[in-house]
Amino acid sequence: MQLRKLPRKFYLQPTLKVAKELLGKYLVRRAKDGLLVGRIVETEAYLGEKDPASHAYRGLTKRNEVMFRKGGHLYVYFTYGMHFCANIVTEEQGKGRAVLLRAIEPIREVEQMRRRRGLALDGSDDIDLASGPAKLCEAFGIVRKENGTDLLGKKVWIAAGKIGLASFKIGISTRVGINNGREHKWRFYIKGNPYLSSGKPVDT
DNA sequence: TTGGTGATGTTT
DNA sequence: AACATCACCAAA
Repeated sequence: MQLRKLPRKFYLQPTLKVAKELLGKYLVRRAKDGLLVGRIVETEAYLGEKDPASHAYRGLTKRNEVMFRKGGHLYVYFTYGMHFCANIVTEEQGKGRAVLLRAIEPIREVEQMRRRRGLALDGSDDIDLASGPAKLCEAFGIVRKENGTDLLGKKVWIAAGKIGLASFKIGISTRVGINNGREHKWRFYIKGNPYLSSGKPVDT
C-alpha cells in the first residue's frame, strides 16, 4: 500500500477546492495500537469570516485559534457537551477557513477502530464505524489533545494513494445540521459510497 | 422507520 | 439559548 503524505502546498489552496480534493484521500493516524487509515468520503467547507455557519465567523477566539493558523493543521472542537469533530485548516495564516471531515471508510486497523467505538468486532456494524464527524473522531481516537496538530508531522496526516478505489463521481449538496448559511452547497461526497453520514441533504 | 430526548462545553 | 452531534428508546 502506498501512502504519500500531502505537502503543505495542498492545504494552502482555496478551501472549496481542498474540500473536493480531500475526497478519496486517506486520513492516517499513528496511534499506540497501530497505524489507523481511512478513506475520506464526505467533507464540508467552512469559509471563515464570510460564512455565518463557521466558528471563525466572528473572528479569532481562544476556541478557534487553530483555524487561523496556516493551512495543514488539525482543528478539533468539542460540541454538544459530548462529541469531538475534526477539521483540516486551509489557505494561508489568518483566514480562519477549514474543511470538516464528515465521514470515512475504514481501511486499516479496523479492529482498533471498532474497539474505540464499542462496535461488534465481527465487522457487522462497520457501515456506521465512521459515518459522521463525531463518529470518525471516536474511531480514530481524536480528542482535544489533537487540536493544533501539524499535518506535516508524525502523528496525524493526510495521504494520497491508491487502495483499490476506482474513479468516482463527486456529489454536491447543502451542509448538514446548520441553520445559518444553509443556502450554500458546500458539502461534498463520493457518490454511492456506503460509508457516508446519515445527514439528510442529498443533491446532484 | 420515525421522532423525541439526554448528555452538557462554548459562545452569544 | 443555540450549536458544524450521536445513541438510545418508544411509538407507530
